[in-house]
Amino acid sequence: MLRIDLRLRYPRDMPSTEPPPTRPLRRDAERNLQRIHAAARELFAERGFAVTLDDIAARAEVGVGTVYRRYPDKHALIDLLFEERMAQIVALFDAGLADPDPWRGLVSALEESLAPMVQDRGLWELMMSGDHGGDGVERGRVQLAPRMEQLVRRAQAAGAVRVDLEPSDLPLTLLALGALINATRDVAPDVWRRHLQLGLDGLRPDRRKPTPLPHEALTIDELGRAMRGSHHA
Amino acid sequence: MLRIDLRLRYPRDMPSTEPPPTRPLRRDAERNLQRIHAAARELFAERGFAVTLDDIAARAEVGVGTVYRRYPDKHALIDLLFEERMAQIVALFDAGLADPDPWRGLVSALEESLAPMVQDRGLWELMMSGDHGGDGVERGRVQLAPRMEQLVRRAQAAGAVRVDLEPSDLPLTLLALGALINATRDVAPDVWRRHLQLGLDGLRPDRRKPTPLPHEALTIDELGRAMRGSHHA
DNA sequence: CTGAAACGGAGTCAGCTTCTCCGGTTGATA
DNA sequence: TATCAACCGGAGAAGCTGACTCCGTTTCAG
Repeated sequence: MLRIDLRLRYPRDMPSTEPPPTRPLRRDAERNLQRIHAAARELFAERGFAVTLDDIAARAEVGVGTVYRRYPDKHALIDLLFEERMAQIVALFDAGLADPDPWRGLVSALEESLAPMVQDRGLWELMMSGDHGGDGVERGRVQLAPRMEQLVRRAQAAGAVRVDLEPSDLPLTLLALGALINATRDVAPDVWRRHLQLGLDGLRPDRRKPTPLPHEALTIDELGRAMRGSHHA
Repeated sequence: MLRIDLRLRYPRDMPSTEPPPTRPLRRDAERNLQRIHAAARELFAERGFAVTLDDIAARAEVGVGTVYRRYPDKHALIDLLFEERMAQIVALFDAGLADPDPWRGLVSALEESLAPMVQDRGLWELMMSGDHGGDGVERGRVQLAPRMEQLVRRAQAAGAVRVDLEPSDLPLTLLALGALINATRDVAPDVWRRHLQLGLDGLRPDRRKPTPLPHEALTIDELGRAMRGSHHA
């Protein structure tokens, strides 16, 4: 399925080697494009990447043809919409790195990069299963790794994190917490914070007493509903 | 899709109110039934419950009709094959409860109930997403909950586990680790033990130093492969 | 007003799984 | 070793779902 990268954005002011800036879209075309973007954002957030381009067209109140005219496939659309999201997350890690307190920086980066996944199933799938998105998203993913590593190393140097923790352990921890988020998002959208704290308490070199846990635990009933949901992707 | 529970096992010696013990299957029928079971077990383990009854028939070297004659749908087959597996896991928790050392009992129950999921994708799906299997499996799931609770309470009473941990936290932790297992099974089938330990260190009330981590961390390359795999269900 | 640009959405295609049907084969029984 | 009920096999019918196209119609720009 040949993929062509045709993002129809406004010409950016950069030294383009490209053909002359295609003249702006007709007004109706521009309006529809925005509608498609909005619809796609909503649907990806609600239902993940399993949605159909047909679904998106319906939500945008636009014909399928119109969507296919702009985007040869879902990948292009995903890549366009999520490149920015990825950049935001990278920025979060930079902010963590900038925090004078290495531990606090680590914790806040984790917290704030996990939080948006509760609202956005698409973002979750993007982070968890690697085979979505295109170059733009991939670029973000690549930038993330060294930042995580640095965050860990700096915290270790400060004595805030156990020394036997390796950088690759962090992404795996995030993956595990991501699964937890996915299972509980509809039942108790904040329990993941409790489990993040539990996990963090395992990362410290030593500890006198348990760090207080945020958020109540799931009730038995909530737990049942969380486990019964069908957690795909 | 009406589900009929027709397990064609040998008549059990129990005070049956049922019609007279259906006479044994013809020899070829019996042979095929065994083949189907074996094939199903293999395929569920390798590829999860997404496999088709047609796939199973092919692996069993039997016609599709033969499979459908025995099992109206996949559920019946899954339930039959996994009822026993569930019982084993319940037994594992009982064993943990029988351990004089509450902490060791807890740890070993977790370890040993997680371990088989590395080999058996089906078992993993069964534990993680609730909507597979039938009554037999469900019965197992129901028995599990109180045992987990007791395991936690007992360890807390002994001062081995932080007191703010609630029983519902345990299944969620298992769920998270399950996701980790699923992502890493093909790349490094044992890293999950490392992360279990990390998690366990978070459950203790206090701790002088980190418990040594079993197994090496993932290399960057392994991590990449783990995250790139498509982790379904 | 006119034609190029863009739209819409019914309809075609392709892939997949489920499940049936019945001519042919096999095993139990005498 | 003959008989027939039980059982097998697997082509293919039927149903679904999602991807994508095509062309008559509408809309905008100048």
